[in-house]
Amino acid sequence: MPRSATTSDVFNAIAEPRRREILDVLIAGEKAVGSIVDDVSLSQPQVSKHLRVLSEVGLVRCRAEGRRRLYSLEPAQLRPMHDWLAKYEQALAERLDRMDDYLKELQRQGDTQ
Amino acid sequence: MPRSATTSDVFNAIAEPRRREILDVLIAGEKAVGSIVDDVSLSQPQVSKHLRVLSEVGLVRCRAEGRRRLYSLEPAQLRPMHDWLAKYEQALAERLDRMDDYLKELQRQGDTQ
DNA sequence: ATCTTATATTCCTGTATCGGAATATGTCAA
DNA sequence: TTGACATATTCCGATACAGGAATATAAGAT
Repeated sequence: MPRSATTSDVFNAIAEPRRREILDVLIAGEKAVGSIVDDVSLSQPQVSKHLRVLSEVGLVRCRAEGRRRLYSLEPAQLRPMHDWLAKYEQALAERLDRMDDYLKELQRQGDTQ
Repeated sequence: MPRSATTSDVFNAIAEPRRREILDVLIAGEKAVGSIVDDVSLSQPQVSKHLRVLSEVGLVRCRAEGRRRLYSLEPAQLRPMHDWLAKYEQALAERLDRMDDYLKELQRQGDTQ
């Protein structure tokens, strides 16, 4: 069995650095494909292909204006990543809390002796 | 040129669902390989291989105890993801703010007419 | 020493992918 | 209609990977 498809979920879609770069460029707002090509150092076909992947996982939206296609972010789709990450931040925080408790306990014992 | 190596960065390492599953299991705390194998439905060699990848990107740490190897989370390494995500949450928030301003402007115009 | 337990590594194969080049599609202009 | 411009798609080749099976390493236990 090979690697998960790049379009299988948001995690796989953004694993590719070039696609993260494209998303970064779109933070500024809606952009045409040609404009994206100017910003990142990739050929136009490559940019179109990456945009296709991003589109399939819902991370970007596309709107036609004449012969140009304007792409924009759909940051709500990053929610699964955010939620997944949140679990670890909580775990990390709890671990730090326990460490803090432990240090306080050590200190308390030190005070009473 | 093929896909980025799974060990090239945290993004690629956690693209694999099985590796996320393993990390999820480790939230509860340090665990031996055999314990992880019991929790996820993967063979022991597969778990060891995935742990190797996670270890190479620094997401887990390993400690030997007798013939067992105890793995634990290193959630600080998720920071790059967190920082990358934060940009989009900010972008999303600003977009919502602009939307809010726009709606208020519409409402104001409605009031004065 | 031998056997069992715990984990890691190697070999194998099918498959999805990235980038390049070429080409197709579609839209505006004259 | 013909041509220029903007974007998408297809074909290609090389590469890395996930899982299975088998094996290697290493540490108790008897």
